[in-house]
Amino acid sequence: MKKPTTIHDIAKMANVSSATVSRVLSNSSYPVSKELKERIQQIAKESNYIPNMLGKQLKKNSSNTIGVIIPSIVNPFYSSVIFGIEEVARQNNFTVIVCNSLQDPALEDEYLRTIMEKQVKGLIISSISKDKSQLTQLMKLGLNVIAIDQKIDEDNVNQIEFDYHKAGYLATKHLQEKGHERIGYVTSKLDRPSRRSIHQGYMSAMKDAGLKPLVVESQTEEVYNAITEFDTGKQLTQKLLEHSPQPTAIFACNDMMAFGVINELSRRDIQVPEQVSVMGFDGIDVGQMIHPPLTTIKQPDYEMGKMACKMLLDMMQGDDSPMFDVMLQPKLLERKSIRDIRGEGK
Amino acid sequence: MKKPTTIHDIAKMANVSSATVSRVLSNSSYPVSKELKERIQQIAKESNYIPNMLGKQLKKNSSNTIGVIIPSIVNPFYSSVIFGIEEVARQNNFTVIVCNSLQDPALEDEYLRTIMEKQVKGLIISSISKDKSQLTQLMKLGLNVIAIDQKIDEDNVNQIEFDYHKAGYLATKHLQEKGHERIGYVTSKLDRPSRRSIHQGYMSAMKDAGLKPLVVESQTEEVYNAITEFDTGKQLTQKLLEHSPQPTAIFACNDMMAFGVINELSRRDIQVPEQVSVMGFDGIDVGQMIHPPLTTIKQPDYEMGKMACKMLLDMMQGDDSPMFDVMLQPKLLERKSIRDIRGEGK
DNA sequence: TCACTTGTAGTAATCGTTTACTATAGTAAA
DNA sequence: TTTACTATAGTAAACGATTACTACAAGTGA
Repeated sequence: MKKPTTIHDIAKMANVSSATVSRVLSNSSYPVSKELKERIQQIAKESNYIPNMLGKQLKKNSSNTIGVIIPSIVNPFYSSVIFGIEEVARQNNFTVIVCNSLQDPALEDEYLRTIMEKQVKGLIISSISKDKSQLTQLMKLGLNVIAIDQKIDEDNVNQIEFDYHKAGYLATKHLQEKGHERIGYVTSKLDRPSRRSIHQGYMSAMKDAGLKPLVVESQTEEVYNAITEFDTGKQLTQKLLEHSPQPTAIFACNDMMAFGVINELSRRDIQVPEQVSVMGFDGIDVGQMIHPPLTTIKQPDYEMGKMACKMLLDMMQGDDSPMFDVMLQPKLLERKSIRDIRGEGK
Repeated sequence: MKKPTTIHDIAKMANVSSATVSRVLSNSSYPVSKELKERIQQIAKESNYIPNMLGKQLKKNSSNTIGVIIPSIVNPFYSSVIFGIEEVARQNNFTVIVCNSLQDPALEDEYLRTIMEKQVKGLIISSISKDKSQLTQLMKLGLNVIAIDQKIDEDNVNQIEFDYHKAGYLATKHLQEKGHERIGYVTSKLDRPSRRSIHQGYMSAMKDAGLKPLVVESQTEEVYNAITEFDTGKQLTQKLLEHSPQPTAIFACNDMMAFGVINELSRRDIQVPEQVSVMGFDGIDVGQMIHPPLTTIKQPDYEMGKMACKMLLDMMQGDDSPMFDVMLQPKLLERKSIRDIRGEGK
């Protein structure tokens, strides 16, 4: 590895002090004669000068890096979030360090530490860890944090959440409005707050309508994996269909699972939506590519990423920003997997 | 922002020199008496000491960061690659900076610069830029680079490629072996080497079998977007079906596009695979969730990420590692979207 | 002429760590 | 007793960049 050019090298070549070089190359407002300025810029260019951010940031004691911790980048939901974060970060000359916690609290803490060592100025985190002690401690030390997606039950944490409860309610309500009364809910393990909220939303809607809830919950707790979700959807559907009378509609806690539901129903020659309607959750793109196109609840993932990054940048600027807790609203994406059965006998 | 604890603070508290603190806290092999060592560790813990990597890496002139530049993280193919990279990186105490070039050469160069300023020790890049001058220049300066997915036609660049040509050939051959002779190929714009290679693979296979190729190419050049690919697949299918006699099989250059093909066929009440067979390309998970499950070509994306990171780490270690150019082999994922029409009249 | 200001450039300390040297005391060998 | 070594700890100079000071010449006004 060749030794890279530094401002000192350039200073020597130009027969000036490194202070002057620094002032020129960092676009300081400090006055430098035009002639000298141009000469230095010329030399810098010729010698392929690349500023060393380690030095700069060490001196200025501030980096232009933000950390992001999410469960898994292969989950299309989170990759959209990150995409939004990155876009805003880049526009503001920030770079992003992305870490996959894989829903492992130990890994989450490890990354938290690594990120701090790298002197990030802010953190966007979707935390699944129950023990938030390390995180809150870092916040006390002055780390700017925005919690996304997964609510953190601590004071003084700025949050951007999805309104999972309303989303669950909305989905269930929609099915009811289409005339469905026996609505089954299939869900992965109710271990995360977000999942519990959707479930509660479903429960509320059923209760409000005076209907009997019907829930099957997966017991295996796993890292996100599209195929696993799909298979779970199939299995839970089997269980659900054991109930009698059978539901006329099935609401799944995520789109991949909904695909599994549809698949299992097709396998049994049960037509969707003619015989059973299916409601998804997430609004991933492929939902509209399958048959029938999946009616689902869209969480504004990309927008959440952009918003989180913007607000984090704001926080990092001033000390006077108020605390906030944003609730992003779900949106119903009405497609073709739900049948209107109003007015039909049973 | 509170001022963080430094080794000097700890040194003062422990009444020792900062050199000693450094030696203890960085697990140096330098001998420090057991008693003192424990005292320092104790104080470090109590005062929430977090080492400042900027200082450390500046001094040691080496960071434990690698850069990754890919077209877009929302493309599930690349998010798998990154996932693999990250996994290996973490195991080796490296962190990753991911940059989405969005297939914009200017952005690619911008990121290249940013990454260099951050003093990364290595780079994994899927480059779409035609002008590789900045990249080669950085390599001359000593940057370790591994090109993935998109071949870089320069000497001295270590590569990990997919054998796109063979993949295209394999897909076409498989259709032929199932008795298909009129095989259409639908592809997005042939502007990238990888896409051209698949196309050539298709062409070779058709030529070898003495069959007439039938290609429709999209003319719009765009950033990856699942829906766009899907729509393109539909449009190109329409065009393809204008030909007479109509093809009995359609090969699409990526899975999303294949979904579009299937969708358009269904819309016209053409059964897949009964009337027309469909071959995809990529092997994304949802391919097996749709109806019919999509037969496709799998590129080992996750494995490529792991391999790239491992080899990069090796490169960064020794100066004696040989140049390499790895060709990862495609794999046929046989599912249900292709019908065997051998022995049938016509 | 003197006192000030202005424009421009240099000096040197500093950010947090590491590490080549140096220093000291205790111990062992001669 | 002298010499030599060992174990342990401190001193101070880096790494690359920034910046509060200082320096100094030329210009300005009285």
